[in-house]
Amino acid sequence: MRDAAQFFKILADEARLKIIWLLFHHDELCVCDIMAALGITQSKASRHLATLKHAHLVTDRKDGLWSHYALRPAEDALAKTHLALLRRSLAGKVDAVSLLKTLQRWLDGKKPGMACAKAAACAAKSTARKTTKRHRGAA
Amino acid sequence: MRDAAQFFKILADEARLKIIWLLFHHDELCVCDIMAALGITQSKASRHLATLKHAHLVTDRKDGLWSHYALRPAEDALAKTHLALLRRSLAGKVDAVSLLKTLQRWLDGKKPGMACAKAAACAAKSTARKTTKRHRGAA
DNA sequence: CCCGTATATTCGGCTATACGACTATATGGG
DNA sequence: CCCATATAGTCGTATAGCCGAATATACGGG
Repeated sequence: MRDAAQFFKILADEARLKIIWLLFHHDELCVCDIMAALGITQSKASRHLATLKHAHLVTDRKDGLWSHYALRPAEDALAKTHLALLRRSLAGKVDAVSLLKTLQRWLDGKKPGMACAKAAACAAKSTARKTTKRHRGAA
Repeated sequence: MRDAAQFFKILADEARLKIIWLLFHHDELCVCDIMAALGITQSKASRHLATLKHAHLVTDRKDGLWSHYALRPAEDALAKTHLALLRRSLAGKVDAVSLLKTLQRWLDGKKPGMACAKAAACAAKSTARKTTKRHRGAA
């Protein structure tokens, strides 16, 4: 039962729940995607992803400068069933749904060659305006 | 999603998981039952029960000196489904099953009608066989 | 090389939580 | 009353977790 408590401890953080939730719907996400969707610092995103990786809930794949994280199929029965239930539970939450949309907006605005930092600045600008005239507007 | 994280935080403790698990199988348990089954101090048992009560996962009923705790039907959908799944998940765990047995042994030995403290201190020692009634007597 | 970028990790501080020991409260019985 | 009991709450401390800032590492391109 100690491992069960340990497992729930991993879920007992809003940022980690959000990351897991986003990874339910996207095969892979890189750190800057997490940062942008959750609106958190790079340090925070990286640390929580490391926690999830250490708990064997996600895997990471290095591709040049980028690290791509993905959900890892749980080997533990308790983890597997609870994660599946979690996905269903969150699907009914308003903030979970809007979080997915925020991520999608970010992914749409992200151009292949564009640096994440610049894209983040751009996204912040377009969020402030309701007339979303996205990207390519870098000074 | 904040409340979901908060809910998992309640589950993220082995002692609280054990208490919940025992309450799945017994309509009511008093604090000394929890102490005996888990092998923890009174202070610890009481504090964890207070935590569970504050999280609206259990209710308490006062009967003279004794406080009887019981699971409270969850009003939140996430809590309800995850608790149901938790019960099924733990049913397959060896230590969960043996914990139930430990509790049963305690409950059986409690019958003779002695104080909880004495029963815990000298489980094998036979003491005063006064014909006092058990504390569950009608009021 | 040197620089800029993406990510990881470390550092120091802050807060939350868990604990044992102790004390307080309430109750029922001589 | 006074005492024993059952439980709740408090206190001080230890530990664990989270955080932003700073720094380190790794990589790719002039």
